[in-house]
Amino acid sequence: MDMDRLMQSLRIGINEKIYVKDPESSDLGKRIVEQSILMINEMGFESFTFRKLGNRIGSNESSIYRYFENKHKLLLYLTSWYWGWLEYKMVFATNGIANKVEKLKKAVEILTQTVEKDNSFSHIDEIKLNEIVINEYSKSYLTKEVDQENKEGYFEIYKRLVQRLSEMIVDVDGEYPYPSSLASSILEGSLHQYFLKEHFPMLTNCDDKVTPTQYIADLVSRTLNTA
Amino acid sequence: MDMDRLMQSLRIGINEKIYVKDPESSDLGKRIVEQSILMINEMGFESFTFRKLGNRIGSNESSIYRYFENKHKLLLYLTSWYWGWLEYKMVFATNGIANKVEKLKKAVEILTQTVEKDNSFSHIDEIKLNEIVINEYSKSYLTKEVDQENKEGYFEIYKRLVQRLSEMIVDVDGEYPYPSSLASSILEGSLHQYFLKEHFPMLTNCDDKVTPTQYIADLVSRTLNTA
DNA sequence: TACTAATTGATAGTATTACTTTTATATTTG
DNA sequence: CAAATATAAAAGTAATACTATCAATTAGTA
Repeated sequence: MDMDRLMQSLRIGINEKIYVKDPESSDLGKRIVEQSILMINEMGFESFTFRKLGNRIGSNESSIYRYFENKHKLLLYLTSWYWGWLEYKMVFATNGIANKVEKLKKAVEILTQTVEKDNSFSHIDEIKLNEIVINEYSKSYLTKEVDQENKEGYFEIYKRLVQRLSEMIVDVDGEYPYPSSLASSILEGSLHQYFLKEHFPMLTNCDDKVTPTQYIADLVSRTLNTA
Repeated sequence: MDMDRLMQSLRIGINEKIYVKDPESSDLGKRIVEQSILMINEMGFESFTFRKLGNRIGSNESSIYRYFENKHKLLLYLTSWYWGWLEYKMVFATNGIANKVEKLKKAVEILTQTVEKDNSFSHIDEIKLNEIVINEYSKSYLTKEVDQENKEGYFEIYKRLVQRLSEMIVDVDGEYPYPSSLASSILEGSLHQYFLKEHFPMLTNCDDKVTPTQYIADLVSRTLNTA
């Protein structure tokens, strides 16, 4: 489709303080990003190390440190990229919709649905990156350094996304008193339901047939008065 | 009050596989639990080590290993204790309530409100433990070992709590299609709102005046049909 | 009280992690 | 072609997450 080509020329603007050297600026950088996604997905964030990544991409540990200070920053980079990518998808998908209710519905759908194959960014596997976000995103902000890192703007993209969603909620129901809380719950809650579906099926009603998207969409429609 | 004394004699039954030696069985064990709560709260889970804890309690690293295999297991112990404690509080508080809607309302209140001083268990600071749960609980299950550990029953208490809540939701609105998802969202969502309130105030409507409990209670009442 | 068992403490040791530093070798660019 | 820049290789450091050994206490019991 056409959006694919459009997105190929788009670059996701990530806070420059997150990396030492822009990984998009070289072949090695791209391999670091590409393979780190695969490795974190395979072995989990705690087992993943720059040494292992170096071995895998036939490069040296010290070379990777020239792109990212540490693996925490790399995780911030990957998740920022993911939220930026989702933001684009959401903005494009909802752009032409005049009806506020339909617009919000579409946004919720884009933000909570399973990620499908997307070849726009050749070296990034969005499906696996989505899995990383489900399993590891919380670890990027549940730290003692969160306030400092927030001040430095490391979570800008995510915050902007929540705010956009919050605005759409206000547009639908200006009387609803908790638009920001609902917006953050939609994103976080969706990730959580995907996790539960996989590991704690008894704690969710989502399964092969019922998606987290359906649960969240239903929750939103029950919660807001679409007068 | 009377519940305080009742709870003093109650022991929270934690899966024996979580510890090597029951920390409730000795003075050292209790100091490990007591001081680990304070330390994890102060420095965060990643910076916390058994060596540091040993120094603080004037004991040896190797002695701590006789109680817990590693700090991950200690976190599982602390969070299991917390959920077990909350479960008791919820069961007691809702026990006499005949009206299903009121009962659920009370349960949500207990499960999502800020923890207050509780002297029932002398060596455990429930307020700080609640803060640990807000900041670290996700890390206890967002691991590659989650399925194995779940099989071994390490998350039993939390699962039971979600199920109890889910049953109350069914009692209120038997037609609602996502009782388990809603129950898990109440617990997880509440923790998340507390976190946002502290670190990302723009992403929540909760603040000094509006509590996560109010947001969640409102969400539940809008979602369920209390016919 | 005296013996035994269990608990705790002290010390040291290992493998791994998370880096940093230095120096050499490619590769790119002006 | 020279100069700058990027990458690779190797080694080193401090901390972590344990494990093992053995000595010193303490507790339980005959």
